[in-house]
Amino acid sequence: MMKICLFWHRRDLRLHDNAGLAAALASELPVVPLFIYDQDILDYLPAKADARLTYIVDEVERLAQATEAAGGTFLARFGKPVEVLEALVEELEIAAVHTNEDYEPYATKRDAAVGQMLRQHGVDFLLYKDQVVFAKDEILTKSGTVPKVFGAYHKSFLAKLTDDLLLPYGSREAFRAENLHRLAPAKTGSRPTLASLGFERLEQYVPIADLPAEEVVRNYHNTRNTPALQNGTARISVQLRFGTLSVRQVMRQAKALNPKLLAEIIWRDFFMMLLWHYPITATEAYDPKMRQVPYRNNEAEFQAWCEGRTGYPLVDAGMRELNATGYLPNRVRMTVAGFLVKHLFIDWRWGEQYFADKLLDYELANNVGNWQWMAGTGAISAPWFRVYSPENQLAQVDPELKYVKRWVPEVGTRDYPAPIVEHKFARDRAVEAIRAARIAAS
DNA sequence: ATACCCTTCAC
DNA sequence: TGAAGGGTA
Repeated sequence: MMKICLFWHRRDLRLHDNAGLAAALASELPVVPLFIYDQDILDYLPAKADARLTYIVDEVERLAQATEAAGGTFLARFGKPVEVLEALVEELEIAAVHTNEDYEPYATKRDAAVGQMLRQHGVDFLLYKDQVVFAKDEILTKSGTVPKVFGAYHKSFLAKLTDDLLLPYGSREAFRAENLHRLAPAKTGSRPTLASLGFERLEQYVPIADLPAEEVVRNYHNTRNTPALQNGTARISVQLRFGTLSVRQVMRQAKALNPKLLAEIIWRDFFMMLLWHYPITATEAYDPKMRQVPYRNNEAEFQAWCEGRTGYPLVDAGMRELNATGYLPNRVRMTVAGFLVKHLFIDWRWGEQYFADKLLDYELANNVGNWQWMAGTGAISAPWFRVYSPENQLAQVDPELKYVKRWVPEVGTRDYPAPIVEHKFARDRAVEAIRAARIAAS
């Protein structure tokens, strides 16, 4: 019986410029691509209608159609990855499983368990760097420590970023029948659907189909501060999250057209690198002095923040856009996050979890990194005593209330609530409490 | 090579 | 405040 290899898609739902897929196609064994709907993740999704799962099912279906059109078979399964893969290894003549590295704490544990199981069956487990341009220890300070200042990281990143590192992996020509394997229909099984997974279809946000238009990229550093501009920002976060665009093609475009956008993509590598080095920061402040901050954690105020009823127009508009669409412009993310952790003085992890439930582009490393930055608890942070004024933010990014009125039409009327807390009072309350907690912890 | 001090700067 | 880099012992 003919030996085959699997290519396991995870956060790389694309055929082009895919390091692991290209390596599998270039190997001597014919490839069967695979996607696993991970029970360990799906069981914890907060709602039965989840825009992310809708998106994944659509993209997996596209991959499956393309694989079949090219003469191969695409497998999709639901279950726990170790169990699904073990069953496949016992059923099929699999010599190797190729996949792209994932640096999250859950993913690294999962992959360690998968690798151990596969090796027990005599199957090779091969991992590739694809999700980032530089991973793990590839960028360190001159003294060999993990960089904790973005400026230093960014500088050495650019110094190491040669054009060849951004060349695409493989070619579409490699994705053809000779390199693929067609399984007997009895062994293929049926692909899970949203309904069979127990979910409902939800289409609220359609990401761009490909790279953003050149004009959008060229103007990024201006438009990023104007949330009223729909589609003004690059909106590539969803594509990068699920890997429907490769980080290399995005960086190639940004490097050619806009260094400001390139820097933002480099932040993504930076936060992924930090989380890989410090997995504890997914759930704990990086700074030990910030681990005993006496957050107020008022449930009713948290609920008001979630629903966009704080009486601060930019905060409320942002939360309502997030709830309605699963998207939030970066500038407004900063405003709503700062308001939660400083003005309401609620644990950043509550906000992190809410974003995890709502954001279509949710990505653990970046979400945790940015929340810890705002809370002043991270390896890299805004100073813990800095409190952004939501009113000043509004005056800067939406002075004509165009964005605010789109999401909070009752703003300025008597239906709109008074501010839930006064800015200066809230600022001093948070700063003094954090100051005391830091002294107590040192 | 390594440890420690001093200066600069943090996006 | 604390990280990074450069200089010096």
